[in-house]
Amino acid sequence: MSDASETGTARRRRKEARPGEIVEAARDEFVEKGFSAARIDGIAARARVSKGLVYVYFPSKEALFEAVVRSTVVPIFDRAAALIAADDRMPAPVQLRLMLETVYREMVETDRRRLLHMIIAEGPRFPGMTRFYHQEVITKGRGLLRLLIARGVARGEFAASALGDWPEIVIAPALLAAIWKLLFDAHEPIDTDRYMAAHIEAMVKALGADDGVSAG
Amino acid sequence: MSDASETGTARRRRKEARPGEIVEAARDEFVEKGFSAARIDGIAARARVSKGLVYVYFPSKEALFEAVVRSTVVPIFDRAAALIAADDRMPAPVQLRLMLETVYREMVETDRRRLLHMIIAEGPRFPGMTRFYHQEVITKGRGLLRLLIARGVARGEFAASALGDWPEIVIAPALLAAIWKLLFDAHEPIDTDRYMAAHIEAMVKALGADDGVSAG
Amino acid sequence: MSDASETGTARRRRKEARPGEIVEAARDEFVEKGFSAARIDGIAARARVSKGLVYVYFPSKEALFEAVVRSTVVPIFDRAAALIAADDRMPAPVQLRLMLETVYREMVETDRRRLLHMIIAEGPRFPGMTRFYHQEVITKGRGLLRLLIARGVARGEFAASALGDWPEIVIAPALLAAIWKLLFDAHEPIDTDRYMAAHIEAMVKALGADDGVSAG
Amino acid sequence: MSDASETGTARRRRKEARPGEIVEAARDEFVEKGFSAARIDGIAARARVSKGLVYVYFPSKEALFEAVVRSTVVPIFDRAAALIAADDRMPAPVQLRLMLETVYREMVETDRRRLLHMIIAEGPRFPGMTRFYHQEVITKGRGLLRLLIARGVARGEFAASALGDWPEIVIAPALLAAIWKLLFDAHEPIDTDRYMAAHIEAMVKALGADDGVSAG
DNA sequence: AATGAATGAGAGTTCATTCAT
DNA sequence: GATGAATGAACTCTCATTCAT
Repeated sequence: MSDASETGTARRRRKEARPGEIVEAARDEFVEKGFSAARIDGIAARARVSKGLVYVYFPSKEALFEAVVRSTVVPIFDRAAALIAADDRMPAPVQLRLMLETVYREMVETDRRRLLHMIIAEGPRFPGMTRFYHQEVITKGRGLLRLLIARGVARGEFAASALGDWPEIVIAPALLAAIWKLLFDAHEPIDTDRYMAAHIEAMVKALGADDGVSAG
Repeated sequence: MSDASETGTARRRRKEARPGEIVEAARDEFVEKGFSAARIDGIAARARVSKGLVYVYFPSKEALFEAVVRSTVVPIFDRAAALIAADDRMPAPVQLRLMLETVYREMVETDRRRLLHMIIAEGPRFPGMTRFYHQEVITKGRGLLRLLIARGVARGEFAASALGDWPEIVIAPALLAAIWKLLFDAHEPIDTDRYMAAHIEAMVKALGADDGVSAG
Repeated sequence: MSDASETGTARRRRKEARPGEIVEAARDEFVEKGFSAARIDGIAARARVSKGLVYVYFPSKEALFEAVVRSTVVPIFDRAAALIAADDRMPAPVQLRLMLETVYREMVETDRRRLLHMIIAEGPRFPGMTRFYHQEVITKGRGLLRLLIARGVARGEFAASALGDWPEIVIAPALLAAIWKLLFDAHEPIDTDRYMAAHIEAMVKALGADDGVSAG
Repeated sequence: MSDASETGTARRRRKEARPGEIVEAARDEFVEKGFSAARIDGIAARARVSKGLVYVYFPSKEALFEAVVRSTVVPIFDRAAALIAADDRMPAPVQLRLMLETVYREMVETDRRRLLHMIIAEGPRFPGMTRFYHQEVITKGRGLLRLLIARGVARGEFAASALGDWPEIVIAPALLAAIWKLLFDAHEPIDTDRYMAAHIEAMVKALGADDGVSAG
């Protein structure tokens, strides 16, 4: 009788966990094989689940891919955003350094760069996913950087410049590093730390207040 | 009768031109569709040749793709390299500006960015091609930029900095622009000219001698 | 506490009604989608019941389909049969007219024609159902029409003819109209009233006594 | 040299025959299994051809089905049409008799009735095919019958009646016979000849001139 | 050399059916 | 009795590659 209300508890718990399990399996498969080469069979096998069940939770391979992107990229991003947005007493150049270091740590030096690679590689074929990524990640990221730069400018720590309008220029070298690692690391590995240092140094200088010369 | 010999000649001439024609057709198809969506049928049709003949010259779709990359990227690059390397009396910042403008004109604003995209997208699956690309394009390109920067430093036009070791940082924003155009242009088109101006301005400042001369 | 017993009662009542509810839901789904496109999921949802429960009462989709046919066709038919069989003082031509009008009203102009369509469409795959349908509907229907015609002949209202042996010939145009509506109504809608009138007029004449009385 | 022009002759001959071979195989499979149950694999096997080749000639299962209908129904129909339309000296009732006999011989008593059944059964799901069938078969058929009836009326062999507007009523019993054979023949076989005789007799009477009574 | 008909190994997706709870 | 998560067998359609001519 009271069975009724508890019926299927174990199963239900499992059901709740399933989408996550499948997404994880999919992430592995996608990262290893790329979108087209990834097989639903492979994903199901990794999740120790039948192929059909994948379709119970995700209507298509593409939807599954979007779920992977969502679940991987967004939390990282949100965390970083919170961190930066919160502390506004830190000098802007230090904040910038911190932010770029986070990007390198989380997106260049992890396997997650393979996901970034997939978004670039498969993006043109998946407008829905691209739109989502643009809205959720790119736009937010730019907003954050813009905020950071504007704050620095307001405080006289940075000079006003077109970089405030195009903050992606500030990030670009990290993107290149991620791609480099995927394509050329076998032939010429990159020393990420030194590369990153050079990148940060350059950007701080590019943004830098003009020592009072032109600002005077 | 003399038809026969003429036909023969035409045939021979054509025969010799065949591989090149096929590669050109393949380039078009690849650029338009991307690697997996490109179809051998489509390439053969573009080259006005039978599907079977493609396989006479190239053992597989992948080999054909490598041939496309090889034949396309190198000449463009060599031309640019020659131009820049030749003129060493121009001030380094101007040369840099020229070089970056060329990159934008040739790789960001042309359809060729789709090829760049494909190299990035498919690179991991084509180690041979990637190695080749690294040797022929990346390494040479970096050498060129290094030379340009070193020259500027020697003349006091640029400050000595880690950018001399990592010249790809200077290029990175152009790469990002190319990718942006492919992924996000529908959602948020980029004003390439202003973006490029911001990019160049930032890099010139990042490289600049610390006396404020280069900023003039 | 008294909740428990009430729930119990409600449950039991519901339990007994279940098969009927499921059959009704199935009828709707089948009529709307056709046999193969109908989904057990859809039927369960319409009956506000779990998919599994459907299988408690019906061992397969096909069995469910047979139950639908059984439960739908027989009552309609029996009602019509009773009506016609009862009144034997009405002139035969008038009875015929009445009967055919009923057929049009109940089977051609209703959504039930979709069920008729399904019986025709899926019949070959369901010998059991077909036998049942033949026995319960066709045979009875023919018997009724035969009776009506024989009565008319006996009274001199109809001429004796082979139509008494093949009364389905008299019905056939209505079947055609039903099928037409399902297949061609989008391309060329049928004016059922005028079609029916033509049909009845033709049959009355075909059956008519040869003295011209019945045509009046 | 001259080889070139004759190259692939045997193959080409085969290629020309292939669509026809495949359509025949498809007809067999469709007739035996019905549309949904028919499998491309089965068709390919019957045609002793690979599955892929079927798709070289027909873009989809549906298109293949349409080709079957086209190739089966249209020629029969055209032949019948030509016959009837040509000879206009024969009395209209005789022509009618001839036409209906042809319908029975070609569509009721042959396996082709299975095709008719399929059109009815699958029609609602294939609007394209239905439209085609309506245009090519139904409309032409009605036109023919109308012509025949109108001619009879003009000559005083038939009375003017609504059947001239709805000639499908005249055909309907043949349709019913075809369906009957498919559904109920196992349970109660039909004596087609006597059924047909009754049908024709009834229709001739229904169309018949009113013995000079009303025509006078 | 050149053709293009033919192959065949999958891939994603759908659902009737089962069964642990 | 009732649930609904899970299964897995099919099925259509695609396309790089082969090979008889």
